[in-house]
Amino acid sequence: MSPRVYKSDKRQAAAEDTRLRILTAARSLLAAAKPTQITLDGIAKAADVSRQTVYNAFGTRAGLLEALFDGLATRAGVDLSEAFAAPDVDAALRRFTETFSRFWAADPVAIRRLRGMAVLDSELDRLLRERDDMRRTALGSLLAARGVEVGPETIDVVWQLTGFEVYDGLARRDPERDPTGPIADAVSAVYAAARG
Amino acid sequence: MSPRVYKSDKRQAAAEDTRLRILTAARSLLAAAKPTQITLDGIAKAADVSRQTVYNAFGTRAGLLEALFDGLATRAGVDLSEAFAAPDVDAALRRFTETFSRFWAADPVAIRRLRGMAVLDSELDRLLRERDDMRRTALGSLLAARGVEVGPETIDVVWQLTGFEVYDGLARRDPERDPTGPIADAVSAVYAAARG
DNA sequence: AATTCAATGGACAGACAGTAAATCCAAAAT
DNA sequence: ATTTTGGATTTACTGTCTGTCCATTGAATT
Repeated sequence: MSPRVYKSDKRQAAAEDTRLRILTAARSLLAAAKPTQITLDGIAKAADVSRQTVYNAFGTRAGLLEALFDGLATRAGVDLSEAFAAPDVDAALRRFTETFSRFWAADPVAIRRLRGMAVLDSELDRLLRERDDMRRTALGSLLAARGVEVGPETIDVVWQLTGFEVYDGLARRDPERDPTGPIADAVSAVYAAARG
Repeated sequence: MSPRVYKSDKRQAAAEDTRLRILTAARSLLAAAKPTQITLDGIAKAADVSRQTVYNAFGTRAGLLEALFDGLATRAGVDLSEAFAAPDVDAALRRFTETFSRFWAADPVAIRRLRGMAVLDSELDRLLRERDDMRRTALGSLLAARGVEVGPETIDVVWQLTGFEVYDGLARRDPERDPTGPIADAVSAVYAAARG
């Protein structure tokens, strides 16, 4: 009765494929007009998969949302090397702002809804705050690497200025205008004032 | 068979009372630790009232949330007269920032959850954006009354800086520190830079 | 040919929103 | 005093959604 060990390749690939199909279906539903349809049943149908399969793949609704968020983060491929390579602090902050603006702009509706759901889901909330803290840490490093001396409050404000809510708030107010420039200008102004 | 006309006073008062009981119960549940319990049943039990009564008073869950939000807004009694009476623009902006900081600080958890729910409820979303736009309008008037000439992008950024999300983001990061000062400083810096 | 495993379909329990109807009771009108 | 009204309650129902269990299918692997 020694159990055979089955090492897959097609099977694992197929599983990964359905996993991806579910994620993309969930993402498009999340970004769609009707927020009503964001249900496991709806996602499963959109992915042409049984509801049970979603549970097999992600365990729970929260698990799916977390995977979805991770997918958004990695898909956008936030890359701060440009910011770190910038010639001066001002340019670095501008690159930093632009990098995250691109990230937020990639899928604002989905991000907005995910962040909304996080308010009622402490686990998802923890995840999002963790990510936001990473942005704050990166910003701190970016400035520390140049020996910049500004108080933590200043960094915190810049951190918020480059966050999703400010971007989304501005973008929703006037969908024509790209908020990136104004935000970058504000960051610059705040930094300049803090440096004295 | 002429139908009698019933003009109340005790009855209407009693109805208003239960309405208030429901609202305060909902508010405390909304601000409580467990976000799980925010259900019509839970609210009704907390208000010591039957679930039907909640429906009689507010029609629907969304209606209750809207009334709740209106209650928060009027309870806090946002008063911008100080800001409008300030000696100079800088002071005016500082008063403006302080006024809304106080508002956000009054019940941050409840506000956060309401705003989170709005993401999935287009009606509530419309209401919140309306309120946010009022803040933007007030800010515009505050500056226009002094003949200040800055671009709308600058006003928009200040508008976002004085919004709930920035305040809450900073307050959650460090519950010890009051974010009002740093925000006011940032507003000042952004304004100064825009004026040139 | 035997085994495994992803996926399916169906059934079920538990929460929750929302609706409907019968009833109770105190306040208001006659 | 009696009738009428309307707020509130109780009970029960529909419908939706999450989460779980399980028997079964069928293709991939041994």
